[in-house]
Amino acid sequence: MLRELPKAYEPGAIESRWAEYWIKEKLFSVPTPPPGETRPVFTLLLPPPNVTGRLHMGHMLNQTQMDIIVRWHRMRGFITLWLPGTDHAGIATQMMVEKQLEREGKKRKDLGREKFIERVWEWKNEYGGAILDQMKRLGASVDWDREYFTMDENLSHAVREVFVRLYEEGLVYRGNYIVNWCPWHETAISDLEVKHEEVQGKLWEIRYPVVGSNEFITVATTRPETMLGDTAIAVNAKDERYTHLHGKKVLLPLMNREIPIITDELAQPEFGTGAVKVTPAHDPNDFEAGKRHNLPQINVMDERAHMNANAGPYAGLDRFEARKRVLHDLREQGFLVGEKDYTLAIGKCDRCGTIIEPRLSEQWFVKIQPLADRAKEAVQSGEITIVPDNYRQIYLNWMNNIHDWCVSRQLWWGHRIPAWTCANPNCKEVIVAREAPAKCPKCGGKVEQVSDVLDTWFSSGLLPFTTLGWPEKTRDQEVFYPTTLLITAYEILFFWVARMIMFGSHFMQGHHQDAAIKKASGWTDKKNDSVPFRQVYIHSLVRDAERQKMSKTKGNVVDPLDVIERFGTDATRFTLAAMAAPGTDIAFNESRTDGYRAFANKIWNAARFMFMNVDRIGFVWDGFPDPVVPGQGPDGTAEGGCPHTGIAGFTSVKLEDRWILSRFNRVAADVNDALETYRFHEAANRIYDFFWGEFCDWYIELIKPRLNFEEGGDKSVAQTACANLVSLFDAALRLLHPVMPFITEEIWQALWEGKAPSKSIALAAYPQADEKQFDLAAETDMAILQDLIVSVRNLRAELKIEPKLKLPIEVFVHEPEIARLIEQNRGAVERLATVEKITFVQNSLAKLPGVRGTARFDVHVIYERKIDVSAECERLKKELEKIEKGIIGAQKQLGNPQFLAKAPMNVVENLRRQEQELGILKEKALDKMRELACP
RNA sequence: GGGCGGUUAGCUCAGCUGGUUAGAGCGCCUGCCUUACAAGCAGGAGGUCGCAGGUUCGAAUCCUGCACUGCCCA
Repeated sequence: MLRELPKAYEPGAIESRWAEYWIKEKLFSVPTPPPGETRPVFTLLLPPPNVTGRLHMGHMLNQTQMDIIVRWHRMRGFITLWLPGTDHAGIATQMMVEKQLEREGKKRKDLGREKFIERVWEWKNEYGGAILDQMKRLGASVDWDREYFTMDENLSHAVREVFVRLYEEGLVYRGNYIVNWCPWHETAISDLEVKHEEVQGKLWEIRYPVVGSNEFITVATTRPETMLGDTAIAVNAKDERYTHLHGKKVLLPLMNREIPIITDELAQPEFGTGAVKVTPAHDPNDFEAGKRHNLPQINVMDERAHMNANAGPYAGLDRFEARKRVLHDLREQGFLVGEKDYTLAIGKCDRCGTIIEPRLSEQWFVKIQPLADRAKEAVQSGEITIVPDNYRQIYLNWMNNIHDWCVSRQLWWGHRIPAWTCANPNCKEVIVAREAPAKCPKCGGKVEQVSDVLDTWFSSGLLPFTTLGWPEKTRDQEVFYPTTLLITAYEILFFWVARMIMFGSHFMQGHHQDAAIKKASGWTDKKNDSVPFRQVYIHSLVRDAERQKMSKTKGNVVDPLDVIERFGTDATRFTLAAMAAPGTDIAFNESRTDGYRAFANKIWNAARFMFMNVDRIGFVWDGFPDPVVPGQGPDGTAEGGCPHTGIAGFTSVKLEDRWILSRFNRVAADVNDALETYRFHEAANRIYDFFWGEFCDWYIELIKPRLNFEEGGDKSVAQTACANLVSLFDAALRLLHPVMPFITEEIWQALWEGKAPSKSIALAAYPQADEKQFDLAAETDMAILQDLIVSVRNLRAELKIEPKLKLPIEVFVHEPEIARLIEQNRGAVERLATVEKITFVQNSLAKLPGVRGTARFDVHVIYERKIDVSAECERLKKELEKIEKGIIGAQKQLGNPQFLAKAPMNVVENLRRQEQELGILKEKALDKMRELACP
């Protein structure tokens, strides 16, 4: 029995036990629903972590939020599919294995492509997917039977199909362009993979001699080494300083090549000297200018950014060494005429930090505009909603400024581009095909597959439909596509989310979700079923306690597993949920987690109390309706399922019963509302306040005498009280389960003693509010009693009364029904306020010392010891100030005819009542101050 | 350079579409091992909501400017 267990909750063993149980029992596996299925469906794709990944706080936040939403839907009767998998992560994984090889003194080229890829697979099978094991520790309720890997054969097949179709539609092209090149990885990368950084650099001024004159033309550059590849000097046509030089040539220093002076917008008169060098092979703007003027493109570097043969005497040098040498030589020969400090933005490789080299090379591109137009439309029309809303505009802005997407990577690990080139140097035909062609269709020559692989995001962008069997038309797609929701980090809004929308809108055009399921799921107002998801929720960034972004280099990374180890998974999950207000970053603070560990302990001990009473009273937990309600609609009221509202098996006998029932229904309503709009923090805080502040602090305290039947009481009273306690606990556990799955499962299973109506609380029904169980009168009455009890406690503390000493009190009430209320709950007041006897008096007690009061009552603790007059005066003074401030504010508004005319009725009424009550309090305070002769 | 946030108690944060005397956790102070829980219970102190204007009957909340700060994009 639980009560035999330690007083303190120890999460470790309990959590791993249930995590294993859930997986072993396949509780979250979802078979394909057959045609005719009418239940609502909820589908969520796990953003696939890199196969090389290790769990960090961002993942944990993401997964906690997903798991909360998923468990919540499942408990409300949705067919709930959460689809997990991992990403092959081209660059990251390849690097991992290259490092491994390095330790063996080898390079990937030593192995050759085939052997190398074998090694990567070996690595993947041995170490890959560690992050999924870590996920299990978090309790993520995913369908492990459907786990995928982006390089699985079926997914790779889909990737080839997509590429070929795009090519056939003219949306894929190949060409020589300037791309972001990482010399360390020796591959092209996309714009998104480049991070810009401001650095202190220099601006050098170099003068070029004008051919056939003694004149020089001076240009400024931050990258002097590229001058070796200059093919022109540009000046602005409007710039009169250079008009006389139009059509002339300059002699390129060091290389002794003649290059033309051209006029182009590239040169802006106000910048530097107004003349710029043009290096089409090494700068994107120069590249464009070069095309406008038909300039030659001279590439002076190789793929490692070492100078090549085109760099003449500098060939073989690293680019930074070359810069030094070029500058040295220019200076020596008198061409270097200036050097200034200059702040410039440089691009670095997102993964290795190497400075990006704009490089002219042959790459494959996706023509983005047609895809982007539809993707923009999907969001603009509201077919996809993005939460928080401000990301919608960010998304649209990005879509409006989108560039073609370079999808080829010069790597080995990844989906190889399904394109072949004819080896015949006179033919060089390019063939894009689903299967390898036997020979060149044009000349019959031998063909070779293009060695490039695809950007990893190319394949992950397809996942919403490829994981559901595309390009086949499957039942899974009818049921689960579009997926319902995507929860992800802002960082990958463009990398991934935008691409999924583009690909989904394109390739799933004409798709229709099963009509019955769509209706049951509440999406009838959506017209477009080609979108990959109906909603996107962008989660916060988890920072450290000092609001710094966590990073390895700063060494401020908080390891979630470490936090879990110390505080438990439930407490960690609760922390993230409670701090996850939409649109705000989270400064992760351990003290909060420590607080939620205490919360888990509180629940644990409340459970121990419950079990103690169940055993003592001999209460048998039966006769309750089966709480598992499959087939329930999103609002808990769909046809076929019984609406599981309120608390079944709860009998209101006394005020506290009516009160807690009402409060429970309110918290259930609030939590469901909050989760509907992803206000995780609100849901978590509401449950916390209810469980601790209302259920434990008041309800349990109030029913203790009824549970304690031995003192000559009626056992049926105890039985009923115990039934209430148990059924309320059961409902509260279900309410909390999505946030704290482990402790709730542990207690819930114990509560049902092996006779639970389902294998897990995760499959039990989620509490829904029953408005009929709201009881305003009970809440108002209870508030008065709480005020009375707190007032007495307050006075006792003030009077420094020994805690155990029971004292008589006198009460004056303004209305007779309050007296009746107190009379009916006399026992509760006496016990919770340590009162010996309550006497009602006919006259106000306000003037007496040792009195507290509200607008409804005064209470006096009878005790010979005098209160500390100066302290009491001080307190009264503060109280009076506050009251007066309130009164002045209220009167100012009530005296304003505009307010009375324009403010809503209830606001005016509330303010009137408030003014009245404050008036009473003011009189009472003043009376007492006079009586005490306060200064 | 362009865009988007943030600034509320000692600390970390809530405060939704403007409407009672601005809340929580941690920390702090006082008193309690009251038979579920000292990871607890009871009580308490602590904020002119970054600054300056404006809109409104009414502003922490909406608008403008400024200061500081963070992020994204070029």
